[in-house]
Amino acid sequence: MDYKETLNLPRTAFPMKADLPRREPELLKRWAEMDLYALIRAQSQGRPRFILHDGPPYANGHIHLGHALNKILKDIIIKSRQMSGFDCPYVPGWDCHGLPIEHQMDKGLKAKGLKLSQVEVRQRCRAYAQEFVGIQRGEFQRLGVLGDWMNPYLTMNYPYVAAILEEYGKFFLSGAIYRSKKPVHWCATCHTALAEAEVEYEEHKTPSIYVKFPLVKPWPGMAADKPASLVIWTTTPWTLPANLAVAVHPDLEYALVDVGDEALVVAADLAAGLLAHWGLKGEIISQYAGRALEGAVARHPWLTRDSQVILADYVTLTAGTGLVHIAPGHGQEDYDSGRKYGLKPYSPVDDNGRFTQEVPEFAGQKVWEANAGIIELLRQQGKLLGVEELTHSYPHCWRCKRPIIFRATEQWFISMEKNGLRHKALEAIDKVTWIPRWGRERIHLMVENRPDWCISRQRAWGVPIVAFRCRGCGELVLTREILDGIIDRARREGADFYFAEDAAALLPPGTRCPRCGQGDFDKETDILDVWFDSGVSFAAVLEARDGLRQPADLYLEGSDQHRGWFHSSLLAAVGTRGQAPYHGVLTHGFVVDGEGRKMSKSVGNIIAPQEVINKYGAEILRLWVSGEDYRDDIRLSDAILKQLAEAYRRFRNTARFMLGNLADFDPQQHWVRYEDREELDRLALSWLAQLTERVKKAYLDYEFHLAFHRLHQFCAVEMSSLYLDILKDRLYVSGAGSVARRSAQSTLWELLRSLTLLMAPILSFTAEEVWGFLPGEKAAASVHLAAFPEAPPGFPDGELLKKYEFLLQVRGEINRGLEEARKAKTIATAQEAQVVLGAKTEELHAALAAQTEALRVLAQVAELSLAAPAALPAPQALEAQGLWVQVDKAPGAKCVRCWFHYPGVGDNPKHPQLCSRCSQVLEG
RNA sequence: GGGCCUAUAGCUCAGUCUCGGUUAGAGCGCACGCCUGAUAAGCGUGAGGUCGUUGGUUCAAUUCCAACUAGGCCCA
Repeated sequence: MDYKETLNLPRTAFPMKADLPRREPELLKRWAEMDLYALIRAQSQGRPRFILHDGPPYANGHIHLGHALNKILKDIIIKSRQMSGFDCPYVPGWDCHGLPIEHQMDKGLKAKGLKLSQVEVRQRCRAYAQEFVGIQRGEFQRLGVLGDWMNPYLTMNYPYVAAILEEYGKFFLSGAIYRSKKPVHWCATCHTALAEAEVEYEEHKTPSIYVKFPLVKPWPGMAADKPASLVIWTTTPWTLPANLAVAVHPDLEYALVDVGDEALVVAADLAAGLLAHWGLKGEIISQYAGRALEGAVARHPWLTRDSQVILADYVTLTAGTGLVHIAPGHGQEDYDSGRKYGLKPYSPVDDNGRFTQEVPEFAGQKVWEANAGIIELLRQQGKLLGVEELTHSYPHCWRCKRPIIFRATEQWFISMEKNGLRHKALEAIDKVTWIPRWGRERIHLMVENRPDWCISRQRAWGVPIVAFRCRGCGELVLTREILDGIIDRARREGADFYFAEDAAALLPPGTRCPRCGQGDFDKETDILDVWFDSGVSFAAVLEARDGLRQPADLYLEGSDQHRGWFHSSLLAAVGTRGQAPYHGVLTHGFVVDGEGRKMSKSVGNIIAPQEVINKYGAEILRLWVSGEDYRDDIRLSDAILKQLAEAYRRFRNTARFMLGNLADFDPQQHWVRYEDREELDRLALSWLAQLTERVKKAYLDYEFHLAFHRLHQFCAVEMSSLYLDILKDRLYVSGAGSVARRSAQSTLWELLRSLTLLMAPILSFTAEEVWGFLPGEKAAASVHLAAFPEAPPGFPDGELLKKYEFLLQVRGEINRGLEEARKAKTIATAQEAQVVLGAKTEELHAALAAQTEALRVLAQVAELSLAAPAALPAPQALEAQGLWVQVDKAPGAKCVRCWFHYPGVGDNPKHPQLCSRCSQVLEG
């Protein structure tokens, strides 16, 4: 007879092979058909809300791993909070306006030789953004991220645009917005301002000159008996007409050098080299710290204008003289210094890159062409110390490839001081919970030091800065009434009309300038910085949608957003609402390769999410996100993916084994009460109780890697290697309906149910798959509609845990003994082993004496006994911690059914190959 | 160049922060073995760490402080 047929071996249709790339789309389809997200919303009505507000990715290109990391983290948070009893709506969004999209359009139009109106360009940009919203939406959904994907927020949606204008209007009407000149990258050929992304750095040949600035007011304590000059070095002679200052470093030493009929001021460490370079001989008369020079005044080399000496940290000795020519209208650093010292961003250059009438000597000349004339003028004036050619890296226009210039143009700003924005923002920062904690420090320093917010861009694809300028007196005009008319139209038709119509059509009839009374206006044509668009999402989305609210509980983005979205959202909300739009901000690091280096095209170490999904499945990506500590940078490599796939198999096979042993189990019918369970089952329930509490806490603390590791260890150690391995005998050999087996099954069922729920936020696909196989009536049609489990009532049993901590230690010693015996070929399996334990101390002996049967079960050996203290030791016995372990082949024969070696095998003539336990089972 | 951050076994993470103190833990992987009734599975045993480097504080530092190195983000 084949006794194998009489065993209760595991049976399940749950496949061992996950085949995730194929199976995941099926589950996604099922979720879509049942409208899982809507079911969750409906079911959560009235629960306390938890609002995670989605930061909008840019609607351009396919998603990369950084996107995947961000969205999966959000999904894990949403699902775990949802399962913890909250109502967690999730409305994804996209950032749609801005340069990169317009850039793409420009490229395409240029290739086709098309020249379109601004409105036509905008319409194409809109279509382009819409296309990528669709693409990215599909890619995000593929990751298993649940959300209101059919109704996301787009910054280009009309109501959103209206909300942007509304918030802009609040700033404007509060007087926080002003206009001022600021240097921007300017292409004189294309007649346009360029963004940083439109600038390419190329080698460029320029003159490099040393210029004297005669000192007209020396610094206190300066001693010279002859005329003295500051010497500067520049590679852009054409910026000299706009010179307003000379900068020195406060901590550098400067030398006054006597060169015969005059004295020169240069950095002390450079003096000797420079004199040699100019072919001059001289002696250092005296030295001064740079900070002593502040407040001295020099004369412009040819204009009757002063140039004051200022301090700047960015001055270096790597090139030049240690003194830097400052033209606040022609450079970012110059501008910043100018602001500190109250200098105007003076920029006497027009749109064509020609000098204006303000520079009579060179008026009408292009700045690059004027270089030669300026150098000649300096020579005539005796202010030129040296001239040569220099090739260096210089910004060029991406479109026409010509060198660009820095030129101050009119821009719009939100003041950080007016209305106390900076102060209020800093206060608001301290009311926010920053995770990790250093986020507070980082954003605080940024807000503390940032300049006023430049909100204007000279572009087509964006939301207009609505304002009108009186043609009569130049007064800027914008009233609540004008604004309301425009916002009202924008809400219904978007912002295109603003660009298509002239001022008269945009203004209420009869609008007059409040200052001069005239009725003719020009409209402002700049658009808003896209950071303003996304920065007001708290108003456009959180305040505008049912079920959401502001402040949100959490914003979650990469750590670069301390300068980006966290920052702009903070300023926008503080400026209009007086508070931060979030209670908490969580940041994650960046995705890097296996060596910790950033992924880049040039290095060729980029891994695309799609590759991982196609090869392993999105589930492995989710596992990756959960397993790594995201607060630091997180690594991904083939080796890491393989490891994750391995971990996944452990989860899957553990679940599969449990399912296999629950094939004939119905919890309603076969449930065994806790108090009737076997001790080992109660131990497993104690472990489960601990796991449940720890994993739930890890989720609430956003420590998903702890949840991952605890779940994994639970499956690998507590389950596979201990509980499940030991349980096999009871499950297979006992009578199918015996209490012993039902006790095990009841426990398995609860273990599996809890494990499935606890892993659902991470392994969303697999948990759902297991959920479908779990026997018994289920209240929830999807695992994602269920709540996290509670620990089984009455567990953990502390005493039981303590007792087994000891017994498992002993088991470890027994295992070592069994391994020795296997090596010695005494035995092959534990089931044919007979173990004799001996204790060195009486205390240990007593502890073991009461537990020989429990230990026999734990070790799954045929026989286990305790030797009398006097009978010790056998020579080959092991000794560890006062414990002797002696392993021999058990007496008797192998029972062909249960595989244990028992003396009683063959006692029952009806079953000559079976042990007494097995024959009893068969005879019922 | 400046600001913020990170650095524990081959890999992913505990421990250190809020008490500095006997042999720094886990899982995976690896090596060796067992099983063939979880089988493209399962079990057992074992080998892996100068806790990035160098100084300092201290009776004592992986743990506190500083500098450096490497890497990341944001600026310039």
